[in-house]
Amino acid sequence: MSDRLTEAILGIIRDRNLAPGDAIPSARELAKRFEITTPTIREALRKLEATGAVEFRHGSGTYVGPTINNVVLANPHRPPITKDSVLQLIGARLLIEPAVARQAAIAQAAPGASLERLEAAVTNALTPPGGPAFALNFHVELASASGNPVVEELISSLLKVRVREQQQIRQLYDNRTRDYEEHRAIFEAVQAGDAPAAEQLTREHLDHIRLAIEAVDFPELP
Amino acid sequence: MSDRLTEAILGIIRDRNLAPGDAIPSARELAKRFEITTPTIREALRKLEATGAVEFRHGSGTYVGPTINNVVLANPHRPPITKDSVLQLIGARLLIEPAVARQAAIAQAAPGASLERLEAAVTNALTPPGGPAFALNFHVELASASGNPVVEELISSLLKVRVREQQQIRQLYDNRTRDYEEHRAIFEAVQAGDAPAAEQLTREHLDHIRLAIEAVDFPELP
DNA sequence: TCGGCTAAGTGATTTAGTCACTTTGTGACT
DNA sequence: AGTCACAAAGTGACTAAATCACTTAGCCGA
Repeated sequence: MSDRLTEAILGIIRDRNLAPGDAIPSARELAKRFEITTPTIREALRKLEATGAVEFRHGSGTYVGPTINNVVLANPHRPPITKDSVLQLIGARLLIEPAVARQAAIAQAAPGASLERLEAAVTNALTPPGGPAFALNFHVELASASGNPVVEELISSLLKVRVREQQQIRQLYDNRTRDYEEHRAIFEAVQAGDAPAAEQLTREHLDHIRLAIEAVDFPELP
Repeated sequence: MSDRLTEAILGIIRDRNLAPGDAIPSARELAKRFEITTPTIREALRKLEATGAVEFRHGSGTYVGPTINNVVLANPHRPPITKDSVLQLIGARLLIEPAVARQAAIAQAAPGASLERLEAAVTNALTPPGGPAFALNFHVELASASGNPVVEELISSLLKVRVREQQQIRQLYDNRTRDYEEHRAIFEAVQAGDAPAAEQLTREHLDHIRLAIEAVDFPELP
């Protein structure tokens, strides 16, 4: 069945050392190579698309996706979020991120460690959307600073779940100024290598967010 | 395109309150309902299959999958694991699981909390494969005992990555007796509500695993 | 040099049909 | 009455040959 095909396509990508953004052979060509028809190859490609391993660009081609090397993924087919599910998400982050911040403070001392991106993410929160490097997210960069790419993926995935609705929720309670100050405090603790402070500040920061969400009357989402 | 279809299919599943294991309409019927052709509907179903939202059973039908409500997923299209990637996984678990154990010890006091499954998972490790309830995994059950389903998904996903190869690795270094004893110690700390002990014991347990993996000469995997 | 246009390549989808597998129910046999 | 073999219906798996829609790049003329 088409499971073999997905493996074969991934094999091509690996054999050729293709990186995210590189083009892969067209559907027609793949069909010819594997001696099957295009609908079948498309099914295999769709499976890969669902996990972010490849991307379609209509009229242009098929390309290697950004998350092809991910260990974990945000489920793209999640049900609509509820107040409970958002609180569960925050609860999970509350469990994980303090330890992440602690680790980031420890790893900061390592040779070659750089907190540039983390600092950029702090100031970034105040710049208007669409600005340069707006994609930088403080919590993801913090996880990145911990030095473990799997941890970064985990945090990144938790933040990707239903981004659109979550952004709407943020607009209801979000306090950009407070966020900025708390992010900066965490950043400084990490920079100073003060692991206990980084851990505690992160815990408090997320707890503030949790309380804000709990207080909000949950709106009906479109 | 087929993105609308996946949403529509998920809509059907939700409208009818279908649970994992329930059958969904056949591909032909869905094609008729949406006034499109079967290859197109199959593409949409393949995308859902890739994320575990649906399952195909040849000749029988299509069914709702087990992970349809998951927030995060283990990437089914992962590249072959290496020693480094296994160590990264353990590193991530070392960051997360101690806090999970701590939370489990705290949550244990909550009304309605039950450690039955966790205890079963402890003894389970010694029973031969294929025994009853062999599916219970201590670390997943520990995460479940923390009371946060998202945390359980995270741990479960981390353990699902390339299960087959990981199991082969375990055979090389695994010390079932030591694992059993350490699991039991963690269980008892959780049961006693001793959060610091649960946290510390979990940290030590995972560190033992990490050291064992580091010591092993990594084999060529099939 | 610049702008618009054409043509080739690609993904998106259709149509019509065949093959393979599972399940179920029927009927004959015990 | 009970059980087994077999046939039929329903379903997924895949093929084959086209057509439409979109993107890109290159060409041509102004």
